[in-house]
Amino acid sequence: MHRWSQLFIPTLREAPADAEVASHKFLVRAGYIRQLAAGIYSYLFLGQRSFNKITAIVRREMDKIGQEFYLPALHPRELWETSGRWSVMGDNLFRLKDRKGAELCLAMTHEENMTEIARKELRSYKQLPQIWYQIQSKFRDEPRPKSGLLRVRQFMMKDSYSFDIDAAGLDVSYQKHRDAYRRIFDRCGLKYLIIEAHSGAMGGSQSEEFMVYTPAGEDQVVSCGNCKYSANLDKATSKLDAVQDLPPEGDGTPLEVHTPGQKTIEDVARYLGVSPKNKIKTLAMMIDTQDGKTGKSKSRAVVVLIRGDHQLNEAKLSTAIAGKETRPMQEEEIRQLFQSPAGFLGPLGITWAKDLKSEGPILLVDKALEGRTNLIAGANKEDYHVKNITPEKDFQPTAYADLRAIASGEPCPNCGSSLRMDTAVEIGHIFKLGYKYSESMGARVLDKNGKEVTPIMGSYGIGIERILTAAIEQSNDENGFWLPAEIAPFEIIVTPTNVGDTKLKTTAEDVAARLESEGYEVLLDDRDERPGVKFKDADLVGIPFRINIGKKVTDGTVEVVQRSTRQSQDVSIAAVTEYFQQIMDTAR
RNA sequence: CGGGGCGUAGCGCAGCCUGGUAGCGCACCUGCCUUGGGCGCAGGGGGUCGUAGGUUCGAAUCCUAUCGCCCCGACCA
Repeated sequence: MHRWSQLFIPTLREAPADAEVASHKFLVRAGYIRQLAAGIYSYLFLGQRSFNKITAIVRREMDKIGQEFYLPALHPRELWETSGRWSVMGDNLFRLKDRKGAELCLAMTHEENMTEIARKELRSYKQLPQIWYQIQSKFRDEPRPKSGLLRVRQFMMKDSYSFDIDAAGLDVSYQKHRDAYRRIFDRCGLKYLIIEAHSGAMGGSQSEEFMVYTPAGEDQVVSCGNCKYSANLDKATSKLDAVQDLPPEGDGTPLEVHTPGQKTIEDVARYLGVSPKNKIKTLAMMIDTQDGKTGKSKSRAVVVLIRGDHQLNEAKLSTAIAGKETRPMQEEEIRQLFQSPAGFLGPLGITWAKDLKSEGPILLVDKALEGRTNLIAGANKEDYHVKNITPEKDFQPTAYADLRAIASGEPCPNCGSSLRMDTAVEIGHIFKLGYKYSESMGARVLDKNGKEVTPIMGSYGIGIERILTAAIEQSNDENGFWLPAEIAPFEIIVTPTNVGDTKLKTTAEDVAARLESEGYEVLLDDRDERPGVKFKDADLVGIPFRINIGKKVTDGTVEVVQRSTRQSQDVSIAAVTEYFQQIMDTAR
């Protein structure tokens, strides 16, 4: 029997001043967690109980489709060099040295570790498919930990990896995960949606994210109210209305115009009396890369053209250039490439790389500019712009790509209805990795014909803390929060209003004991506190049901209060267990 | 990393500008009282004022450096 008076549940009347989001405030106030350092938390009794229940659900569902491993958190540098991620991951990877000076890191995911096992052990197509998973701590040296458990440097992740002989097999493994994830999040009582996702820096093709709407989130989700279209902002597209091109001026060849002091798109458009839609916005970026052997850093220019009224989405840019990171060009670099100060940049007069593999500066052009004519851009000359610019005629792009960020209200790409944008938090991600790791790390199996083939992989993650955090964000009020019974630290709290009253005390003991013997997780608040204190605490700590043991025991009844609705129901003491047997089914 | 803010008792804060015995509320301990929404009365314990250096007869307060934490922008479960 769990008795509050014997337990460590340090509830707080006030939240720490630095807690911003609801889940952070309540996790601290309810005594679930305490902070150790930025983005590093200790999970106390209630928090750990809740996490245990979440991981139990995850494990139960994952065991239906895969096999659980336990892998090291500490990895040698060499392992991460086989995939190239030792350098790619930059400062996000925690690095350390052992006493001999050998370099190690704290794993942020386990693709390398799992693929290494596959490489060494898998020999034949007969051993495929395989789905291997694990639930354990990941470490990421986040540039900015924030929002309590939402973005931290050490966190629990369920990650799994599938190995298949071919794409059709991967489809099956992917679908198995999709189904398992739906069962997991359903059982955790979350309202979520599945959206098309940006595949990220890790490469891969199909990718979906499981998202929970909350203002505390960090992702922008685009969705259509009419059809089922929904996507991460980093992936979302829209059906744009056609734009009227300008008529050519003069002989239709590029024509310089004097635009003194007109630097921004709006300035120039107003000055020339045209819409920003007929302008080209020129963004100058740089890719910095480090040579793995010499350690020398090299930079390469990437110039992006988008429609004057559009915004660049950097994740899309990153996808277009194979996951590389970019930074804005510095004034000096701009002058060097364009021979012009910023504010008057354009694509003319520069020899652009023929394709991404060729030498030279890269010119990426947003698809919204494909087929347009007579546009206006900077002249690469202070105080001048150029009219009559037509892509492919007047300059040769390195490539076209979808680069722009869509805005809310634009037409849905499927049905044309207005798109909306909401903030959300990502709780799970599934995606088809493809051959990235199996290829680079040299995993090979023999197929039916005795021919060597590379297995195709999938990678799938769930953030354990984020399940709890999202659940709290979804269900809280000014007094605290409530969790679904499936993931709450306890299902029922029994609250005798006065433990000085022997009758109340023994009734509470009796009710709690009977519920517990029926398999319910019960917390008995046997503290010698005033009822108000106990009610406030009960409301705070996330337990979905409370049983008040008060004056009504003389009539043989107690009150059952549902935290979420605050509705209370008198139930006869003798029938309490039966009552819960009925309502728990619906609550679960 | 760029920008902003904060470090004083477990939590929330005042004191700093204008240097002179470190304070308030909550929490905690003891006693009494009270018992359906953080009750009341009385007494009590607890603080290297983030750290280091400097100025000064004297520093929480002024100066310098440094560390930590939070928030806003680029990354992800």
